[in-house]
Amino acid sequence: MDDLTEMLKGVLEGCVLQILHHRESYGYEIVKALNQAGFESVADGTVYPILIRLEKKHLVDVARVRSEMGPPRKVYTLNNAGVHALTGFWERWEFVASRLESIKNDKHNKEDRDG
Amino acid sequence: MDDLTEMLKGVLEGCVLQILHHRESYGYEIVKALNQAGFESVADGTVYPILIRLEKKHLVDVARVRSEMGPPRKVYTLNNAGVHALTGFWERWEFVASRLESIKNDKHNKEDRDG
DNA sequence: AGCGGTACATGGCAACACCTGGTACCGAAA
DNA sequence: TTTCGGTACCAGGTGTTGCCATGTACCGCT
Repeated sequence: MDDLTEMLKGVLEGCVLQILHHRESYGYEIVKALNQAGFESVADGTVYPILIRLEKKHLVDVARVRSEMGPPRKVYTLNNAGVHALTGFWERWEFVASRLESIKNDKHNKEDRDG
Repeated sequence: MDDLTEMLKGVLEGCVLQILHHRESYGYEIVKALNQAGFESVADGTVYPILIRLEKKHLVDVARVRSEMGPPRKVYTLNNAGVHALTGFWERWEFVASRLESIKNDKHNKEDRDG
């Protein structure tokens, strides 16, 4: 698949929100979840800034958790504001997606302006 | 509707491509077409740079056409490369949209990793 | 001459995904 | 002990993009 960079703008953050709504998680695992979900090109250098952003916006709660398999993890949990933001994200997504679909189907009458 | 800015990144250009595939057009008219298609917040300052970009990428042909209703128009026509780009755009869109839908439905089994 | 609608262009801004490189913890192998 | 690889996180800089404000210019009407 070609470069999805621009089309992922504003979308990846929503994906992370949704993943965290599914269950609490941490950066490294989220990257793999995204890759597994079909976004194979998404690297860790993309996800960590998103998590920092979510934290700054107070959409997630954070906890340091010791791990058996390496350094401690930063486990993120979606809070109420996060759930609210997730709802808004899906509303925006459906808004854009529906307009895109109607533009794609392109049945919008050109007679409107001509006659 | 909230701010769609980020979600429109990489999408508006495709919309313009599709509008031009529908029929040749010019900036001022394209802005109104987008507004009419539901993207009411899109201003002319957004569309003209897109058209310049399309021209630089050689996806459109341009012709100056005198108008009865004001200054001359720059009428853009989608060429073969443009049609090709449009196809690629819709492929990327459907790719992203399908992944988004499956993330949204969220039925992806969490048992996969646990055991 | 002045006004408003049509039509295009530019310059600066903010947000985002991406890339590179770096830090650090840990267990196993050398 | 040192080295290696896997886990886990972070920071800095880059390029693309949409947005806003502003400016220019053509034209018909008053």
